Amino acid sequence: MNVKLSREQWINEAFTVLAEGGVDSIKIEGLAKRLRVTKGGFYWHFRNRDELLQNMLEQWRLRRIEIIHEQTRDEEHAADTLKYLIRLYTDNANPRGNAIELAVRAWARIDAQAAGTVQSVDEERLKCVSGLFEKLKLSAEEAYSRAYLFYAFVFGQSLLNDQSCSLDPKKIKQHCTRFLIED
Amino acid sequence: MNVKLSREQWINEAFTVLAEGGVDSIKIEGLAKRLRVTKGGFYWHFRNRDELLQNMLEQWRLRRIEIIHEQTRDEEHAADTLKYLIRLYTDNANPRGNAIELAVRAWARIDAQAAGTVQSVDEERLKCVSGLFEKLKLSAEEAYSRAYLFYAFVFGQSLLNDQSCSLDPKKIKQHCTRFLIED
DNA sequence: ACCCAAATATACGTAAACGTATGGTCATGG
DNA sequence: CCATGACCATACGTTTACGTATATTTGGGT
Repeated sequence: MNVKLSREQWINEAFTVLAEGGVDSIKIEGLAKRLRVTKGGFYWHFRNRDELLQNMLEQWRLRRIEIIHEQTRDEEHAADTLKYLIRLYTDNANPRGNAIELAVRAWARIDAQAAGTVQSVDEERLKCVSGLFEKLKLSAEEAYSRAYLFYAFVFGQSLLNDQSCSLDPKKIKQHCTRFLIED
Repeated sequence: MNVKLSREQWINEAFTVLAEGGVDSIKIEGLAKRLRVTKGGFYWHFRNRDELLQNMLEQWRLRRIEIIHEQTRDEEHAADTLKYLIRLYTDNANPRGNAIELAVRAWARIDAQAAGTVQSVDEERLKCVSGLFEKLKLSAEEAYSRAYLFYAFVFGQSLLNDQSCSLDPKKIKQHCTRFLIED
């Protein structure tokens, strides 16, 4: 069996648990049970729980930065790129990813290392997205503000439990998108 | 000594711990230590940990709804009221309140009861704020969308760790505010 | 001064979770 | 074909936290 792959399996399962119950719900014996093994193997791959968590953060950071670069590469059609990007989040087509995003951010509020990770990812994302807004003829400051608003909306909306309103949530989000990215 | 007051003390301390470390960090013996007593007293006031948590949610719900009504009462100067409201959050003048807000929302993602509480608070808030936007000559749907965007921004911005950008964060938020509430 | 209820202290049992130590299994390549 | 390294099982010790039982203190009313 492949070492690296199995190590990834532990990390991957940990992300799933993170998405479901937050960082505090990541228990070694719990992971082992889900993976149908005992915790014996865990301590072969990782020195301790903290090393797992650090690995998760590092992996998340690298992957997020890699992905935002892909997603904002097309600067020729900046408005469309932005709309596409906003839909990726508001569509809720990737609930696991959304849940992880929020869980990592909750984690960042109680842990300095996680905070640093989120920090650097946000930095990169804001840079990329504000680059797109600049393509829409906005000044650097305006573009950055719009990028900030963009991300605040994106994360904020997944924080709002909106199964209540009589209006169609999809329509509401379309309104917001149009408002944020007038083209 | 007053029973009710002491009960409030436990709840109040629990909110502080919630703000600092999330719901999972609320430990009975931990609270007792902070209050300079042993846990003996806790179980006189509460049947168990869960009863404390339920009480916290209920108190939070009532208080939040009470406050949003106060804060949106002045519908004659809707734009100013909205600006004032947005500043209450973005100013970071009340870090404890902000932290509690986020902690409750993180809690809501892993607990149905907390989710219900957040739900009903959001409902009320969106209703109040969209009422204000309607005063700015927006249709019901537009007003609701703007209220939705308003709150997504408010909560989203406190999720963004923005100690990185070369631009002044205060200025960025002013930009956002102006953009959200053109008057 | 004394009593009662409110509130706390102390001691205990139990469960969950971390981490360690050590031995077992199993595939593979020499 | 068996030896080695990768991975897992088992058993153990320790800590932390929950909740219960029971004794104890303390303040306010009479």
